[in-house]
Amino acid sequence: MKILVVEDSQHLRRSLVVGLSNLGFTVEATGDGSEGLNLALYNQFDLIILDLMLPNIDGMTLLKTIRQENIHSKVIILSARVTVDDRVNGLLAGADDYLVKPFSFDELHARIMSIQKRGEISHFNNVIKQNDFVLDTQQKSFAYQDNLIDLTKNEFKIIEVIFSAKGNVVSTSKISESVVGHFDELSKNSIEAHLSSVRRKAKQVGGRLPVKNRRGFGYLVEQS
Amino acid sequence: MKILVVEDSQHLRRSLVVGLSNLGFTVEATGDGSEGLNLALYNQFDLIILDLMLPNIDGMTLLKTIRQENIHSKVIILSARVTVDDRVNGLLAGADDYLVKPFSFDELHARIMSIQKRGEISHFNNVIKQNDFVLDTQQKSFAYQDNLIDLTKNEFKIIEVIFSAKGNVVSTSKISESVVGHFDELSKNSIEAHLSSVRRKAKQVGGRLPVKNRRGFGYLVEQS
DNA sequence: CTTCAACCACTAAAATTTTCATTTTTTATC
DNA sequence: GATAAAAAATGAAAATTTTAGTGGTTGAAG
Repeated sequence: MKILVVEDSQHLRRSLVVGLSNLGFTVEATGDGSEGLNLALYNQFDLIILDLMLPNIDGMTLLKTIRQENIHSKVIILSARVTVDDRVNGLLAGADDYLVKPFSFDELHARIMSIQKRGEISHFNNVIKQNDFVLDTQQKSFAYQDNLIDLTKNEFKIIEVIFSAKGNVVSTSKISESVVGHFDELSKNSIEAHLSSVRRKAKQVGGRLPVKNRRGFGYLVEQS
Repeated sequence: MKILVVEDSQHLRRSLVVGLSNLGFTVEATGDGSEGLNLALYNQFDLIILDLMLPNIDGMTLLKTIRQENIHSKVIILSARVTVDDRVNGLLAGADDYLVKPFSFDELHARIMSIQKRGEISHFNNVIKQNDFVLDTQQKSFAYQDNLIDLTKNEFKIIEVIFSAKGNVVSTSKISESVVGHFDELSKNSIEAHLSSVRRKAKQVGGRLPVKNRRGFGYLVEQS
């Protein structure tokens, strides 16, 4: 599940990113309203955690705008304001829930789970299927036709980034960044070795890993 | 050398962080003026790369404020503005150099090197000394009385974060974050094993690693 | 002052990642 | 098509990281 955090305070934002990441969610974050709006418009987030007080564009405007643009990401509003009116306005503007600051992380977690259960419109994508392979980014499991394939951490991350691209080419530098961040680098050869290892593991359970190479560009899943 | 990047545009900011990190600098970044001001005031940056157009507090105000507060970090201004007046104002307000957007990364690199050479007031701290141990964060080397000690990547990062704290306690979670980021975790046991390994290596060249444990809190360098 | 439990240090072994060398595949060109 | 050059895949060794287990220290409670 992809979550966008739009929160002014650096400290809270950071805490949310760390906490939510640890719960297995994919998280992006920004402290700026207009940056948040852009991210929300051009990516498909399952959930947006939205502060109302933001630089450049305030949260309520952001929310109204994305709803106008037919973005159906779930939205949880965070705010220091407490009036009933605000809550009503927020819900009218298309929010799914409302949390008054300060709040505990567990409280937020509970709300997320509750929204996740309700789950009507939005399709929460923590499971990626390609041919007969199933990657569960929440459970960190990988399987071929009900045969579990045991992947190491880096192997998993590489498959995750390639599978997530759903048919688009992912460059080795992009893969490297996803696996070790931008301070480190994973060599091309190392990525190849990992892929080679995953292919071998897939073959052991009778499958053929649907990851192809685009010479000079990177890797992609081959749709069948 | 510690660099702070205060730049509104997410894209440019990211490029700068990646580029400068790759050159071996320690980089922090923010897109917000007031956040930048706080960071500049409460950390000792060797260099601040400063955009003038910022949300909340504009770059010029930030610069004037930190100079009033006797912060002597070097400052390179980035700006889309081009008038001579602006340059003069910037330099008067205490900037060390001025770069007009768009600029190439190499150009910025050259200015940084030039400032680094001039280096009068600010003491560029890419070398951390503790007792007879010398850690060079630029060259990624570690030595005891001229004996080079060969550290692996994680060993180096652990020593770096502990040495950088200059006597303050660093928690294992902080160490973990510095080494593998907040998406991953380095277990306490693993950190201990690495430290143990570094201690052994230090002993091999006749030194005693000045890293002590504060039971329940973390590690610190023991000043002697 | 003693005891106990929690915490830490260390070692060795296991697991993972990375590198190196070699083979295979792909693509461009004749 | 044949051939050569470049890129990718592979297998195996080397290096690094992580885990598990053991023994030692510390500090709090009785």
